[in-house]
Amino acid sequence: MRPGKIRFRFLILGLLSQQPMSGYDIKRFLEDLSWLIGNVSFGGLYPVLHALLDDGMVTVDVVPGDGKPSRKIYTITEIGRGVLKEWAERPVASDVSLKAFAMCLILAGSFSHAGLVARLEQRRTQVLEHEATLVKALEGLDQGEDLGQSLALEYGLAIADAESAWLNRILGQLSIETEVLDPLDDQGV
Amino acid sequence: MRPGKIRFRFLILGLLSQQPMSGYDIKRFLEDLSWLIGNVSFGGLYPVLHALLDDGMVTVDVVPGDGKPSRKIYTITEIGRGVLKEWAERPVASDVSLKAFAMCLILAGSFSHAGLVARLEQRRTQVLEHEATLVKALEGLDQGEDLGQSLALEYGLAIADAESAWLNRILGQLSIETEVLDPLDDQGV
DNA sequence: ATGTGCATGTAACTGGTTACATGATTCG
DNA sequence: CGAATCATGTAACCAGTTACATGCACAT
Repeated sequence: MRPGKIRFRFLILGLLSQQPMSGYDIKRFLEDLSWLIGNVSFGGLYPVLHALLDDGMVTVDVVPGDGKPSRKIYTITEIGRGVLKEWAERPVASDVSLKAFAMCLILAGSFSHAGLVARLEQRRTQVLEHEATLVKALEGLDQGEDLGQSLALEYGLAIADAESAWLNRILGQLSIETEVLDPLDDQGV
Repeated sequence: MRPGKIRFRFLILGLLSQQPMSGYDIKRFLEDLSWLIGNVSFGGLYPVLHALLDDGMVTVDVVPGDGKPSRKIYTITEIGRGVLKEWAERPVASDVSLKAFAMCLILAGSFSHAGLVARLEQRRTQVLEHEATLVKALEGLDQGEDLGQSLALEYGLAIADAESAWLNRILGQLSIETEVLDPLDDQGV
């Protein structure tokens, strides 16, 4: 497996693990989320698909388009699933950026329930730490001077607040589901 | 002015326009915000500073550290200010990503009041559009299936909500300040 | 004496962008 | 008839990362 294209490789593999798609489909799917994870260009996307194909992680079916150009539908292989699973379950080193976490979320389907919860909790811890940092930075700032810095810090804080609230909500939902599925957990801890 | 290093170049120039700093200072300053804009590595930072120096946008003063290693304090020049201002005032083509907007915020001090307000309003429009897209995408999604996609979309929506709320608050504050400073605006429009 | 923090730097690499090329179809 | 949408692809380029190198001071 030759190196390179690590970040998007797994994202694409994860999308293909949910359903077979063409390069164009993937682009459009990710466009909705470009706000969080940035735009993906065809120039980056197609080469990754070719590389995945070379490595046996996906297969292609050429579907002649009715009128439209024919599409290349990529389907994940068992090898691909194995690699994805291995990647998903390995612990992530302090995964600070929002973009990286959003990518992680998209791949939620590739995680075990416990793995997903663990990752969300890890994220919550990080966000809380980050909030503390921002608050401290804001306190050490004379109000009024350095508009940009204070705006950026407040912006970051607003977003961090929203994120931790969201994480709490989702983790709450997930734990309820766990109790329903596995009531023994109630007593264990 | 040779090309390259466009993105961080202006961010760094903007920081230096507020106060002279060393490369190390800049790194530490940006570390608080790495959550939004990603980590900056020394390997990227120092070359940019050297390039800015070559282009006459900054000057250096070597300050011998008392015990500590000596530091190189970079100060923006008039040329640098000119370039920064020109860059700041030119309209931004649909500046979708969160990271790019956060960078913009850090540079708020380089904008005119009207320019800043315009940019925040532009951003608000974009965020609202984005929210609509996300809501539509969520509606067209069978609940339960495709956990990753729905999590990512909900996450995006939570953050977008927080951002539009924040923008509203800040724009409100800025408009009050404008009225106080320039009451004529009350009647004009 | 070994490690951690401060401080600056370079070279190689790579992940992703930009620009370009192709071609069919549908819409105004 | 031109413009836009669907759909795939390549090559050149650049921005930023990683890994490495250096050196002093202070703490354990």
